[in-house]
Amino acid sequence: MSSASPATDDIVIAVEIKEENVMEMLSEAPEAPAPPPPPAAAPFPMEHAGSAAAGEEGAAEQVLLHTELLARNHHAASSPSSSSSSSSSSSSSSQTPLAFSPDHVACVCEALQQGGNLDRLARFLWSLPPSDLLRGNESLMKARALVAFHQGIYAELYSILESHNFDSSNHPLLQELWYKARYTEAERARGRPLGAVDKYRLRRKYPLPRTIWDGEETVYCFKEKSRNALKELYKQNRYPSPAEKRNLAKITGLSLTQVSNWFKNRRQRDRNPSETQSKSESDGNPSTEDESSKGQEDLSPHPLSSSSDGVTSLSLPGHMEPVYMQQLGNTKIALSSSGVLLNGNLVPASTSPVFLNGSSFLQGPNGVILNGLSVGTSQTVTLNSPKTASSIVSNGVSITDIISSSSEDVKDFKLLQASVPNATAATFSPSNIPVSFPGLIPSSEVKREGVETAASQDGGSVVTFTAPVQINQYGIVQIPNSGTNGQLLNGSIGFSSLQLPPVSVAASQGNVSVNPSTSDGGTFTTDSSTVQQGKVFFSPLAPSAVVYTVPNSGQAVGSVKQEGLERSLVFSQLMPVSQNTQLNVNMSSENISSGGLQSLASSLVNVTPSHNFSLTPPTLLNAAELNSGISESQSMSSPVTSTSTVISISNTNYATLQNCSLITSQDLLSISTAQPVLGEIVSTSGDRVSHPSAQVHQDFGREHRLVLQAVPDVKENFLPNSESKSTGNLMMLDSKSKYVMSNMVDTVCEELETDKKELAKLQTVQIDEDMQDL
DNA sequence: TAGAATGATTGGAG
DNA sequence: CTCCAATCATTCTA
Repeated sequence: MSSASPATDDIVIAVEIKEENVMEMLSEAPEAPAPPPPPAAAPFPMEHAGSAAAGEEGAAEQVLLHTELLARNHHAASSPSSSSSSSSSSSSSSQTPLAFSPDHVACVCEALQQGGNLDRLARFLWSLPPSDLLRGNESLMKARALVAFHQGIYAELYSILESHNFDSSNHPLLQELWYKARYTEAERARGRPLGAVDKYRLRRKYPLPRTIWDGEETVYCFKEKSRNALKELYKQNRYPSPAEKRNLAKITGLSLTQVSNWFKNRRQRDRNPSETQSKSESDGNPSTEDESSKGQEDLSPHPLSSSSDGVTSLSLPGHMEPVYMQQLGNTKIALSSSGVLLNGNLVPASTSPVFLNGSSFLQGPNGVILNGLSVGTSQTVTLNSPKTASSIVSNGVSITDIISSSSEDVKDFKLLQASVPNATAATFSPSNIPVSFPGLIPSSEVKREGVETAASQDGGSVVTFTAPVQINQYGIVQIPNSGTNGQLLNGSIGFSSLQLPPVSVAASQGNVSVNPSTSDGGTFTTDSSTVQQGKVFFSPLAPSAVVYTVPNSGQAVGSVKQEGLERSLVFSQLMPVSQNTQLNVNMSSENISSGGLQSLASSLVNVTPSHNFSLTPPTLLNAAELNSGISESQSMSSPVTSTSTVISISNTNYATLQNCSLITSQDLLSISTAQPVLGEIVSTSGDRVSHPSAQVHQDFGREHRLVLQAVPDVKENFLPNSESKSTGNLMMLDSKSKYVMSNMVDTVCEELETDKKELAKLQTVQIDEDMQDL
């Protein structure tokens, strides 16, 4: 920020603003009864405020200043004679250390600085004794820097700035001093004023010392992640609504103005034929541009219609679930409706995919609910020839149905797959590639760094996530791992020696792949009973599944909390579901044709840009089996290996991924509500206990569930809503039948990323430890 | 260092 | 207020 702002001509200007405050400081600083406000200004006459050097008046000034100080500080308490006896200069001054405490000196320095009286400040500094007490004083150092700048002694200025760690509150001013001095020097050397580029080069050449800079990058350009999010939305809708802009702003961390400017500029530059820049961004695929722009005319929200980079229209066979393409950086990943994508890993899932994204996006069996976009089934996914590609099974993970549709996308996808190191075939997440879900409006992003381990209680595996777990812009939980070493638990690719015992009962064995990812406090729990922060527990799936029902209307087995959160999807209750139990999720939504959303649908849990965090339900359920319990409305033409995933999302402090439950052949999906996990091992029942989920967990303690829980450290700006609303409930279903991810857990990430490496190390250690324990 | 890319600003129009 | 066009400012790159 600071670097982005053009340098102002007069540094002092900023300082002068607070002159009133300075006076307050002067009056407050002394513990002794402060003199009345008017006198406060009196002791520091401004007559010498001019540029003239102190000259011979210096000594007198010093005496005056000291006397003034003493008079102020000691007021009537101290004897006037003793104070006045400090006749001159440093020698005598050194005798009055008691009179000039560092605080007092700092007070005077601040006053003079903020008053802009640098000449007087210089004289005051010059009169001070070289006291150790004073030497390290922040205000004094700042004053010295100001004086050095004012006097043009830049070498000293640099020395001061580099030698003392200044408080962050002083950074802006001192940074400006630093740059301004550099500019001035360069201007003098060149004999001409500097242009913007010249200044930029100087800034690059003379980066701020860490003593006055927190090291945080001042980025002029938006982050790639933000830009991708903007692009994605732009492809779908060149004219986002204010709500969408706000949503996007929240997701990207940009201001609303920036988002608006971005769209404005983008439209302008796309409009302008002379500028070819748009071409480059559009992947050189003009058709895409046309398509997007064309689509924009009819409908403002255009989810998933574009085939350009990132957004791909996928074909959906008649009754098939929609397939979503996800872009990971340059690659696209198709998220099949029937699959669960975890960290880029697709897992065959139940018939109807459920997408829970930050923006409250849920995909019903027949429709897509995009909260931000409010996309109904009709608008939604363009389903082309739904030809699901031949299933690919890697490492036990069936990719079938994952990739379908447009050949380009499929190709990319395959390429991606092939490129995955370590032969983690199941993992489709290229490392370090930003994930974007076209057409989805992200609402939250969660990034967590730290070590998170998942362990199966029954001696299963321990998984550590070192990479930040995040819910990406689109609300998809990302659990990037720090390295290329994606590993699958229960799969051939192992997490070191950790492997989940083959739990799968169903035809397609689900694999759980958990790659190390950096996440700091993520908590994953196997079941309700065990929650340990930073750890993920994977327990074998039991034959019985828990179905989480969100009975919006009527059918509810449990009460559904519907809080009108704009983007919240609340699954308030977990329902124990016996075998063959149907999962009914009724939604009164106009968007969903069936009127019922079977939450059996597979869920997209994550997509990690970089890595492989894939969770595959150990057990996969046949579509047929699943369908049996499903309402008729959901016509499932093709057998689909089903998997359910649960995503829970955070509340104010953290986002919880809970119960990614798996479905056994008989079971459905369980989505348990998130439960707060605070650091230590906590029973899942947590404080927000009223939540039934805890009970549900109890009931199904033996069941094999995957519970992902965590997501602490949510940036406050990203989690506006969850706070007061549903503490215990992470997801809510709004009245319009939209599943919205409420308050997702939004990002925290960026700050954390810096520590990835360290976290990776910790992860390794953690893994080892956990393994030993096991 | 020039030029491209990109974010921000300004002024007019609706 | 948003949109647009023009333009400026900054950043990046060859």
